[in-house]
Amino acid sequence: MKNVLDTLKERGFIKQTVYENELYELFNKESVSFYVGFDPTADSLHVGHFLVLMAMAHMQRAGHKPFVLLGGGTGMIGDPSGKNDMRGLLTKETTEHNIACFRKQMEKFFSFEGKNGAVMVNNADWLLNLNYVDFLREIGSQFSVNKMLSAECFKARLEKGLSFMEFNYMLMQAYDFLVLFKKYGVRLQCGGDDQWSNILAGADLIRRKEREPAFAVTFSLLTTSEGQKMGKTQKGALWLDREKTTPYEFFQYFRNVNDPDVEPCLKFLTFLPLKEIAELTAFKDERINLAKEKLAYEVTKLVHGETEAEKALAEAKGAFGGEGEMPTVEISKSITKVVDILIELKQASSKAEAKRLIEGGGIKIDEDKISSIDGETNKERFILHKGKKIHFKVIRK
RNA sequence: GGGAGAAUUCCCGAGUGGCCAAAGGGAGCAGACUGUAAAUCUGUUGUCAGUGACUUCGGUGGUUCGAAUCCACCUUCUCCCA
Repeated sequence: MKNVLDTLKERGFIKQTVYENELYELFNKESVSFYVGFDPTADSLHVGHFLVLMAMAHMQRAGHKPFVLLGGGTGMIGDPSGKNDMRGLLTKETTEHNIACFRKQMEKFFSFEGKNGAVMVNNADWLLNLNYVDFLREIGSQFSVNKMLSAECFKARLEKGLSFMEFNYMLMQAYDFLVLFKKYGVRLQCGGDDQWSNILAGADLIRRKEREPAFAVTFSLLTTSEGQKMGKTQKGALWLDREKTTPYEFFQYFRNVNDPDVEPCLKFLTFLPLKEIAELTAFKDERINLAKEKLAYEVTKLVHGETEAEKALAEAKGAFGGEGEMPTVEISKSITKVVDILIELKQASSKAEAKRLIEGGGIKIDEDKISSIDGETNKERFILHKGKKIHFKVIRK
């Protein structure tokens, strides 16, 4: 079987590794238990996690065993890396709720069954009842503050201020790795590249305390060609939860990625063979749209299932190609003013905004542009266009 | 423990008694151009109402005809000295 490290590299996942040759051998030799940590700070995963989940799925397919570590304990502290300010702290209840939501979404990417089925663990189980003095003696003694302060992840915060609590985050994450190593023989921690210092700290801790090999791998972050984090929309993050981001919105996001981002996205976020991806992205002009469509379809299928993907595709074709499906909404017959219809459809959050849209020439009913803010309609069914991308079939009854 | 400063509309950031719903930038939305792309250009971005009204500038009170702007207290944050 192909070494999974090669697979990941071909697709561009790998950002940094330690003892790469040794790790490569290990992958050849046995089923490796590895883990990735997730902070349950929201009740849904978002595209930022997507890439990591895909990497985990590749690894599981290659016969390795994923451990999903949920930061029920660390989430109560907050990771300072990459943050400008201290995070709001979570209560125990929300944390538990979030964890349950995560699991449901993760099941779409990899299996929790079988001999290398994924295992879910929560670091609250061992962190919450730690004895302070014991912890300091056993773990704290292994860390040099001088060294920690020189880490990139703290540098930024040293200028803005860093609480002692957050400073300890690294120790806790390192300790997680040690616990998983002892309990389950986990030898590898993976994560986003922003986690590099924390992951390294854990691998070092195991090597120092247990004198056993431990490995660290980080994945590239999903960024646009302009270096921005992908998945940001006007509503915030692009979520994997259909309640927070509808399958159609999800589909459209990927349908509209910038040209240069199509190829990396296909490699990262779909299981399509590289050969097919190369064929799809061979063209740089408008033919790239085919690749975008494929990308959006595959990605939506993965996250929301085939039915939803088909539906989103049909709706998109309907909205842009003339024929096909588009979202249908029913509204009350008593609503006649265009302004009110926009609010009813949640396409404007206030009357003022609705009026602005109309004044800007962004609203059409069937093919008639609405030019007056007092515009009304009595049609029983019509198609409402907002801009070029948002279309509704509206039925008044 | 002592001292200095900061908190502004989605974000950054001007504004230091009336001309402030509040400059500028970013981001969003819409228009033109396109390939459902990017870049570019234009408009727009508190709410309700047709030239007006109402709510907003960390919180609570106060001074004043009038406060984002002045005063007091509180909260949070930053910086300097110990």
